[in-house]
Amino acid sequence: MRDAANTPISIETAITELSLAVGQLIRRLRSESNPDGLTWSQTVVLARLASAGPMVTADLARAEAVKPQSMGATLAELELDGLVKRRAHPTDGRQVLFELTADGVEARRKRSAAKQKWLLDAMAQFTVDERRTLVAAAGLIRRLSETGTHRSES
Amino acid sequence: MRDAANTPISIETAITELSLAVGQLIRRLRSESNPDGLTWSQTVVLARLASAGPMVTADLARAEAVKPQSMGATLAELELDGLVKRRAHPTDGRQVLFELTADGVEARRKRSAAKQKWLLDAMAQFTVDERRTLVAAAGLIRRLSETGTHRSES
DNA sequence: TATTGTTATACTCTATAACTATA
DNA sequence: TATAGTTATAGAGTATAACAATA
Repeated sequence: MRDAANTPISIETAITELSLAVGQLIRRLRSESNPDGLTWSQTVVLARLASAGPMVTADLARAEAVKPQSMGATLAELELDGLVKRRAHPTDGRQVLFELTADGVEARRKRSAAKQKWLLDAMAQFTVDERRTLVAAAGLIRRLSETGTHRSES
Repeated sequence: MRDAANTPISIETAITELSLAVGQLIRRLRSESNPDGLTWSQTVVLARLASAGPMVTADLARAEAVKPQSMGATLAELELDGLVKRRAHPTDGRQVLFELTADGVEARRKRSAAKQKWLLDAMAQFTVDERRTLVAAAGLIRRLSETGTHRSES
């Protein structure tokens, strides 16, 4: 076994701690996002469309690491709620671009202001260093999640 | 890119990055835990019983931050599979203690050895510092998840 | 009356499979 | 034939509500 500089971090420990923590956070995020009338996954898609502009289903699915059918279901709900609308792709008749409607933009705004209050408060309790740790960890978690995912292998 | 060490971390950024990363990891964990025949939540309960010994439903539910009914459902599946068994509580007739069966212990052992291979490999790719960051983040995420949760301390 | 657990029911999230339309 | 999207179906995970037994 290799020596850690200060604290030896067992891989098993890291896995266990991280998994449990992540499980609890996701449950909290889901339970807190309900009251808006928006579910968690809808919120995430809305946020992505807001920051990245119009996107097609397949790209949204890849971005969230879900299957296109799953993303299609989420988009269909958002469309029913009038928060996103579809637009034809300029060059490829198969693809469909999704973008926020005015209601979608408004829903985003209201959500940011009020509904994520607990999360903002919770984040505010951390020191700058702690927040930096969390952001760094987010990048690592992403890498972790993608490890062994062979997209190019047919 | 700016000087990462000195750039103030926006709370919004931290929230967004973390939420997305956590969502992806949980999907990966769930999809990878299926092949054993054990689901992710069953695995977590098994792990906890293995490390903490016999526990009652309500305590397990509190530990995982789910409702007792949800935990009851998970325990019922594990019991059907013969991986946990129930035992009467010595002093309180309402409570039921759950503990691992021999099969449950064996399932744990096999799982640790083989099934979480991708996760072990994925963790192994990180440097000691990176693993330390992840473990530190796990603690922070836990705190984050519990913020504003009014538990029994009232 | 409060707590533990059970039963019944429903919703969210995601997946796989089979299909249509377009490239 | 390959890709984008849709429809149908299913299972995991969890919640709320109503209930029974025990404290």
